[in-house]
Amino acid sequence: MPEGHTLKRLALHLTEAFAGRPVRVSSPQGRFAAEAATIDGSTLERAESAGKHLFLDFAADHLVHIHLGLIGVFEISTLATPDAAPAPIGQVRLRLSNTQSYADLRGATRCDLIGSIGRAEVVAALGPDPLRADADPDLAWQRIRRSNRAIGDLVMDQAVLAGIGNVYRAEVLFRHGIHPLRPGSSLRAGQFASIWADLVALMATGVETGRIDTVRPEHTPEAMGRPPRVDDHGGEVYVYRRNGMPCHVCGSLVRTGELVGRNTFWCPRCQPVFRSRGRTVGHTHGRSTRRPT
DNA sequence: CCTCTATGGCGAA
DNA sequence: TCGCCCTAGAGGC
Repeated sequence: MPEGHTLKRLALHLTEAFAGRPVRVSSPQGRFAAEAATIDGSTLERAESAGKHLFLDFAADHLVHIHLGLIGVFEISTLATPDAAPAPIGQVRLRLSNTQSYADLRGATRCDLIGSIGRAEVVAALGPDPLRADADPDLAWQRIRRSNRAIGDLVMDQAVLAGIGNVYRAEVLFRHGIHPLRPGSSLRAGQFASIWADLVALMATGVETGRIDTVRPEHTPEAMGRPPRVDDHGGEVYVYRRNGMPCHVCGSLVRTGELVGRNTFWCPRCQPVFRSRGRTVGHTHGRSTRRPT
């Protein structure tokens, strides 16, 4: 579930459940045991996110740096009976607990104990994050406009823009009619400004709802009289994992293809092929027939 | 039951 | 480019 909105939502909920009081910290699985012992019983000052990174800010400059990766889960539970946290199930790398709540971390790519300098290094390597009020979108634009890499690649490069993952990438490019293989240098400033504003709004909604919904009001299941999406993602989207299915806007079959190691999705009519010096980019790219299982 | 895929990204080769 | 992290849901048998 982890794009930037998931991490920000997690930071808010962890702050709510644990901040301002001493926290029991343990590593039932053992891989974080020594670090957990160092901070066990100290006060959590806050939890915060930057892009897809999560920081648990404990007293005395101890910070837990977490990255969920693709399969990581950090689940917060409220106890029905105070002080009755259940035995951990599965590989729990990190458990936070107090009298009322506990939170279990599983499957994370990264879980390290660092200091505020370490956090500054992580944050410095990230591009502007649409979920942070202090973000400067021009830093991203200056890189995009000078790059010949595909916009579908740039938009998901965390050093260019922080927090965007494979769903928001496919969806935001669809919403702006931009083919994912267009070079960054082919975009106009106004197009990027619109994309940025859209990401700010879409991701803020994602923080509130905990899901990724990108369809405009006229394309919801209710408005179109179509069945709602039924898969593990839940959100209503235009193209993500909809290859071979008709576009909600024009009816063309949504296509998929690999872009720097990840599947991406687009509508061949709503996101027209970019033409440059008589060459056609992306024309032969993509499969409308193969569907994910 | 098994196998596959996935909203990431790191480090080894 | 690949393995890993080792979760979770879907689909096949």
